[in-house]
Amino acid sequence: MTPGPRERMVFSTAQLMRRDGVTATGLRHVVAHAEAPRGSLQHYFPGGKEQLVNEAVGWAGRYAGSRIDRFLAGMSRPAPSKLFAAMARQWTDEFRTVGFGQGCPVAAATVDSSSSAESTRAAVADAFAAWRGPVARALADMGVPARKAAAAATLMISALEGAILIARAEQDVRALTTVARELGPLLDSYVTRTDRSMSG
Amino acid sequence: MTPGPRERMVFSTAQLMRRDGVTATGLRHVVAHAEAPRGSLQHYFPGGKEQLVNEAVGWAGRYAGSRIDRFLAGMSRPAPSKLFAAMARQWTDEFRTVGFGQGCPVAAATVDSSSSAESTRAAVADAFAAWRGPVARALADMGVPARKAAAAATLMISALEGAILIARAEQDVRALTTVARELGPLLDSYVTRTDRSMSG
DNA sequence: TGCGCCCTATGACAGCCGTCATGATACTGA
DNA sequence: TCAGTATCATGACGGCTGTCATAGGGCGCA
Repeated sequence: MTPGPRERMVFSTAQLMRRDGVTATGLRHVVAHAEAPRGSLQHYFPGGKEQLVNEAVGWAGRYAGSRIDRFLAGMSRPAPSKLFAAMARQWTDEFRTVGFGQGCPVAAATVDSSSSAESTRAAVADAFAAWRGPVARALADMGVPARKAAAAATLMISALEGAILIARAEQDVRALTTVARELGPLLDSYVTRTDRSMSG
Repeated sequence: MTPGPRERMVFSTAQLMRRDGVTATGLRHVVAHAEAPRGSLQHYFPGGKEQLVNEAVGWAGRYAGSRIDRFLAGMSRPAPSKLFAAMARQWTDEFRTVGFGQGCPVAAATVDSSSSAESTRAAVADAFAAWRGPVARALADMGVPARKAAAAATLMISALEGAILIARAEQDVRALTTVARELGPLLDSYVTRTDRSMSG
């Protein structure tokens, strides 16, 4: 089942936001990138650009959250440091293969339109929550106390987002590898019990 | 000595970038915000908007760096955790007093125009360097080995930038206080010698 | 007085923006 | 076959953008 025009437009919006920011992403660019009919814009997104951006942000948040479970599935012996390393590696891989042109769409929406559109600001907050949730849950499953897991998840996402910014500016993945290396031991030190519970 | 129109425009550009992003910051807004003559734009900034943005980013980087020394001056017994806490507190204070409308101008420039204007990307990289330098130097003065100090500075700035994003989205300073609390012990653990050298 | 330079003023330009009005087409179900 | 709804097409609108051409003040200096 190939995705319909509606989904393609949401996806393209996220892609273009990553590269150019929200304001610089024109609706005409979106329909061109999505190879979608222009008339469909006002049909599928009567809320205009704001709705489109909000949906793109929501999609990005759910995608980021789903990646966490994917990362865990690929680990035989999960550990906080390994999870964070996987999150960082996803970005180093992308930067190395397709270049530094694209960043995080959620960050773009935060910086570029959080003060103008209140609904977008809320969408971004939801996206961060949809991302932090799975991370915190994964840490808890690894034996990190619940309270600490939430804080650690915030720390992980903060450090990752910041490192993405720096990496793009420097056109060098060094910031990402650095934060992954430095944060690893701290994250592992949060684990208090050694039995791996088979949750889920 | 009150700053001239040129400096006011650079400063206003940084301010507006923080709130609206680069693309959404129009030159007409800048001159209005700076209460500067419109004709001065092409006189002082023949390189157009790109030059203006680059100078604003450069100013922001130097400002961030200078704040580090200011923070240190206010500490009787400097420690990495205290420095980071001060950096985070600057943002929590601003968010609490003037609201969450304004973020980091360097982050704005990274997200909003790093893929379009190569010179701006370079300006952002320089700004991060002008920020990381004083941080790393401060850590070294506190007894952190040089190699480790550079990595720790990158980690600190990454975590701070990311937490700023999350705080703006959530309209809550929690992310900032969380990363400051969690990162503190790790940063202090980097100190290997206890004698405080009186460098500089 | 007059030349020359720094600064400012003003208006125009082409281009892109998001939005909307209007109408054509296609498919669905009775 | 006909009605109705979903989807798409197209062109226009006002507004804002960055840039530029042109010219006017103001001041120092010879």
